[in-house]
Amino acid sequence: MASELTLYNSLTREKEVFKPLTEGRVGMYVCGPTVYSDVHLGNCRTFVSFDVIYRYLMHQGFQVRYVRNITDVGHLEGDSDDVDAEDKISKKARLEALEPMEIAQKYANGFHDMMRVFNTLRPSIEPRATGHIPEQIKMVQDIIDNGFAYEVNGSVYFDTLKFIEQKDAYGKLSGRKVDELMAESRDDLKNQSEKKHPADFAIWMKAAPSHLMRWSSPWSDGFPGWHLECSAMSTKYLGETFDIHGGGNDLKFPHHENEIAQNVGSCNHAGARYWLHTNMLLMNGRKMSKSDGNTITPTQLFTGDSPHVSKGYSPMVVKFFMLQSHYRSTLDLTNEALAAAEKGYRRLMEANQVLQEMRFTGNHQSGALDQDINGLLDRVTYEMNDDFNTPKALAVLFELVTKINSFKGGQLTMEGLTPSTFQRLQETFTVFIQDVFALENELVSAGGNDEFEVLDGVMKMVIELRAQARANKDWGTADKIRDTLNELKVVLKDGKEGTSWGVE
RNA sequence: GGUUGGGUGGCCGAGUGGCUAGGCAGAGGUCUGCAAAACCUCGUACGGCGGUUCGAAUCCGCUCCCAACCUCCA
Repeated sequence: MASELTLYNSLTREKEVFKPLTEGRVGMYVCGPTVYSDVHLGNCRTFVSFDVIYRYLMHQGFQVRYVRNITDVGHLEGDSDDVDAEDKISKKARLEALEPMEIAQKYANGFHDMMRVFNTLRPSIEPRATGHIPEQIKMVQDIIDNGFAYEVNGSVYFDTLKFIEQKDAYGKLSGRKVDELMAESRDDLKNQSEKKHPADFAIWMKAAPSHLMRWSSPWSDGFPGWHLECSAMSTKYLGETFDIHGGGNDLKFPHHENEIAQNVGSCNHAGARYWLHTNMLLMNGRKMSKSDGNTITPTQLFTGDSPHVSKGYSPMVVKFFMLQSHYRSTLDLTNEALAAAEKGYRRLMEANQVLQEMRFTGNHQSGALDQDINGLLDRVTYEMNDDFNTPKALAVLFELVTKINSFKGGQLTMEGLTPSTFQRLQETFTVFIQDVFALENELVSAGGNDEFEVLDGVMKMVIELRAQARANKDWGTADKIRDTLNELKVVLKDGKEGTSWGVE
């Protein structure tokens, strides 16, 4: 069941075989957060999705340069091209009485902490918009030189109408109808706007006197427009043409559409060849919205401090929950679904523990079982190659979980299984759970290793005492041990080869 | 209103012309001193109405509903 890596390209709306520009290497750019407030849970889903994509690409042997930016300037509140609009970071700085850079650092730190909690890898390069002002100024100049931008009172606007007329590259990604964009009357513009056409957008903005973040440029003391940083930084680190560009679905328009326009407008290359977009995270069937209370922060979700959940769900449970749906589908967060994910996560992790401690007991003959298991193992990769289908890959792992538990429980023997297939089973679980999905085992790691060693030793003694009581048919003592532990949320599991324990 | 993507069993969620998705919950059974865990078996499903087809949840048309974007947002 060999298969090629195929991915859904938003640009063509089709699944395409992935062929990198340079054999064996992948350049991937993902739009990172604007660091003006705590990271949104939906944001976490996007970055968890791309982390798995990054990890899977590396697992497939690609050398990946993963660039994920931090936007710390240019992103405006309200009408993005209104000269009076306030920068998100600046506004927050004013509200919290901090320097803009303090705001950016504070929320970037929070973002990084959360990414660590979700056990995601750091990108290869994490460039900041404020660290790339010269690059952005140069790109503005290039766009002006190519005739696709104009200056008004120190601000520079992208000439979308002219771009549409001369280049057949606008509206493709988002499905916007260019005719309709062009038909929009200039009368629609408010009188105070400097733009020639409603579809034009700022690439450099002159800063109002009160504006805190400002840099000198050929046009004015000002700051770069939102969209521009991604075009400039992706070009700098990945080149004028690169492989993959990712981001949330809501960024398709205008952000990504304008990014493409800037890339083509400055150097006549469209940038990314494959566009990947993650879908939205809903809660109780509706979009998360602060205004009507339908929202939850990652921290609230972990602690259970929210009316939307009956208890806290650990980061790995939340991550597993996310991976049980495809990144291109909306995902509905409900208390019930999380509770189900928690059980599923535990079942998977416990089976993996069992598997890694299991010893081969087969007869070294290759039979139907060998074929069966190898077929399932092939399928894990096959499903991941199909546009990173994590829910299907997990479904296959669960089919293998049943086999693993059956080996342990004695319902199935390893007859007909070869040692190499058994070893492959162990390796595949390790690779996908640890390296690709990066699900940490929270069942045993809580409290640190030293504490765990002590606790495990104590538990082994308690289990031994109970075993003796049971051997003596002293059911009262045996049950008292079990029930008391249960009250402490410690669960004993009697198996064929002894008793194991876990924390509920 | 325009653009994009959806509506699948009690819940979440894959799939996409004939072949069990999977997880959780539920029912019955095996195991067990009793339980739990594990294993086996089972049920109700593809929003509605038409059409194409030997056959449609899957394709086409119409219709209803939901979400996102078009305005800050992953």
